[in-house]
Amino acid sequence: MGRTPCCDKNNGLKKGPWTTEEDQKLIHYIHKHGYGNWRTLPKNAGLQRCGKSCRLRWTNYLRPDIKRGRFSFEEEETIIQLHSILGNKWSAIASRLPGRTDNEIKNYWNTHIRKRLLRMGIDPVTHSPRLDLLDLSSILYAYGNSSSHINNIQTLLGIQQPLVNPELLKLASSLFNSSQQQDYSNNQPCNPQIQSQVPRFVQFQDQLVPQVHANANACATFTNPSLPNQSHNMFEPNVEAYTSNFTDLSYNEQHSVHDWHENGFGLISTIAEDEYIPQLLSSYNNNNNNNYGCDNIQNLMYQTSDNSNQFLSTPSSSPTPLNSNSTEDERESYDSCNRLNFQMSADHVSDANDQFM
DNA sequence: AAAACTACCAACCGCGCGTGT
DNA sequence: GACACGCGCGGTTGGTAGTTT
Repeated sequence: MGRTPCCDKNNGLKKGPWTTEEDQKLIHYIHKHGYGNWRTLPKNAGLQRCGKSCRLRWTNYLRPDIKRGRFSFEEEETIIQLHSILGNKWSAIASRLPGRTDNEIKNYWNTHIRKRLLRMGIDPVTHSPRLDLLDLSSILYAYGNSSSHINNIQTLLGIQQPLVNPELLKLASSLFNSSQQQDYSNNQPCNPQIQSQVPRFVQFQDQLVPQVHANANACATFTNPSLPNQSHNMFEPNVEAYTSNFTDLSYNEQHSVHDWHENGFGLISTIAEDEYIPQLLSSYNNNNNNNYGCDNIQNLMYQTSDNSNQFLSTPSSSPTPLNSNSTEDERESYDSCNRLNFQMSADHVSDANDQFM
């Protein structure tokens, strides 16, 4: 295919940032003649630019209907939702966000949302939890589920001191063991492709909490308000296990579950920044609609001797290190987390509960 | 105050698709 | 069917402003 290049690099065409004079020329020409043939436009407009550059400048910057300024909550939410459906189809996403360009959305995604999702432990490509960060279930499975094996786990993790709350591990272990005995063959997930990806719910201290299980198959629907007839599975099929909230029993001795919810579990990590840990701060959005937030993929907590809550972590497989020292993003992560709610199918939630009880 | 670092975003680049000849 | 062309898309780069050390 011998296509002639749009911009001959040796014909003296200008590159780089546009001057106001060039902008005025382009605007004036388009106002007068409209934009039809980008290839001939620069010559007719008296611009030493290639047509491609002119088109880009117009569509991404000079167009009169461009909306400038910070993305609103609603826009950000829409972007995340649409991205989970469309992937990196920036133009398709942009077409649903009036006044925003694909380039702008792409930049915003890469500089804000993507980092935030990573920090929350969500894979920004698949929109699924990054279980490579915390594969507790496999650890438990490998080491059995009796409390005697908890020490082995600690040994495995190189923990000299009893940092892991034994009660917590017992709970996790028992939950996992319990779920192992379930036969899920009769369940019909809303989408067979997303089996084994979503936490089932268990009744714990009068609260619905996601059950720790590697083969949970409750259905999560992701409701997009801008697309009223669409629901989307938040999770993609490449997730094998899913570790959910745990209740730190010793913590609950001092704090009611209600407090736990209200205070977002107090998940403030004291872990070093160079250890990538998703920091999902909010509590369950556990109301009667069975909503639950992105915090379902919270980290397993353990307690240090000074009673500060910390996390068990496993090395990240992510190629992107998260040396987060951003103040704004971290502050926003909490809000985003809460905004990332999606709904659990009530049927599957109740089904999951029935199985556990 | 200056250097180093980080975040942001406009612009560039290469490729693929659709269409016309 | 082969080719040329125009256009749009997604990934990447590089300049700059802001922040931290």
